[in-house]
Amino acid sequence: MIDRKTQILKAAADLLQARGFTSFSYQDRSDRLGITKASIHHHFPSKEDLGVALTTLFRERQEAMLADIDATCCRPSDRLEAFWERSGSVCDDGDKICAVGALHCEFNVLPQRVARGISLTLDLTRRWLQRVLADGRELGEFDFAGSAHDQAILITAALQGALQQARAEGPECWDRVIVQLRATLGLAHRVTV
Amino acid sequence: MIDRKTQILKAAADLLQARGFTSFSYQDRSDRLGITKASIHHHFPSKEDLGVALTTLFRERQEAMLADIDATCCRPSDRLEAFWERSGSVCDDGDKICAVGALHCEFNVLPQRVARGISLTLDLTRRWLQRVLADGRELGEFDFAGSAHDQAILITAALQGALQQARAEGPECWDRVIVQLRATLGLAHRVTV
DNA sequence: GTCTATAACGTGATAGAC
DNA sequence: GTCTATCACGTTATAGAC
Repeated sequence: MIDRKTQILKAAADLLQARGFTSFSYQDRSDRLGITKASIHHHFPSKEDLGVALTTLFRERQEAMLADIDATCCRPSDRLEAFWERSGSVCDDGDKICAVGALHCEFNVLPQRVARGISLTLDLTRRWLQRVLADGRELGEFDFAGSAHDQAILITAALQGALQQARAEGPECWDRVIVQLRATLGLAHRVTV
Repeated sequence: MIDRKTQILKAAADLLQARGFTSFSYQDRSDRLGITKASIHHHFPSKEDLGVALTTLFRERQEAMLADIDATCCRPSDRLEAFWERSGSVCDDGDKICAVGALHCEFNVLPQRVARGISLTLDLTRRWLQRVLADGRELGEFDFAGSAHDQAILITAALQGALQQARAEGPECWDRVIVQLRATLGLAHRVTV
């Protein structure tokens, strides 16, 4: 059996992305894992502690994902395709949205330590995107107006919103956003969804 | 004094956009309005009833906003500018996000009748945007790649995400997204934020 | 580490007087 | 239409046995 603490954390991550921080409970996780609420409190004394651990988990996952893309894809355009293929996979089962978006929507009711942990993940993603966009433009793979900095912010915002719309209205919302982003970057000649 | 029911509904709308459907309570509204919880239950027997009324309110507000833009602005580019100026105004006080986004994030925990009411607002907004984009392109005011249909979806997703990021990280997130959207549409020569 | 039992609190909701 | 009072329930959290 893998580490119980990790097990709890992963179940909490799924529930957070499916229902939100406020709406998932110790009961939900104990049901899912077959242990009692008290046991979870042993690993994470308060919900705030759990929330902080979750923001750390999300940041580590994102760092690992981007590092893996850098390792397996060389061309900026391939990296970008890999990026939104992986980003979109969270909504494949139809009930999850991106972790940053889920936490952003409850920003005003989150414990302060949890709220502070979100921006790190968003920031590293934006920085990675900005670099990929700038590299790709320099290589002639991308052709877009405006700055790579602003384009990176636009893409994170669009993907965050698209995952939410896709869960509520169907996966084609996500698909159309990706198609349009490709068009915006001058990649419209590529195979579309 | 204006209609009490309307008063309750408006307070509920503010609280929903600030904290989310799950996290605002009858207590919150009774505190704010200086009446008791029981009185609110008299106007809206269950929270689901209130939620349904809220989705109707948001749809009516959006219809009124778009109709007003159409009435006061003639050129598509002016309409678009008015659109995101008004859309962005919800985050001016720094604690609200767009209503559709707030409800989307809690989609899995909303009563069914509430969840169903969201898509109407999103749909009418997309259709309005698609028309404005198509008109503006035909008139030579816009120059963008891809279809007006997909561009409209991208814009709604981007604005939804941008409002959430702006509340958490500051209004410049919103500003940068607008600047980049202008650039994407070939409006980069306009005055920027 | 996990359990049973329980505390303390907030929630949505209802009954019934005024 | 608004009030007081109360209910049933779910929540986070804790104490203490094993």
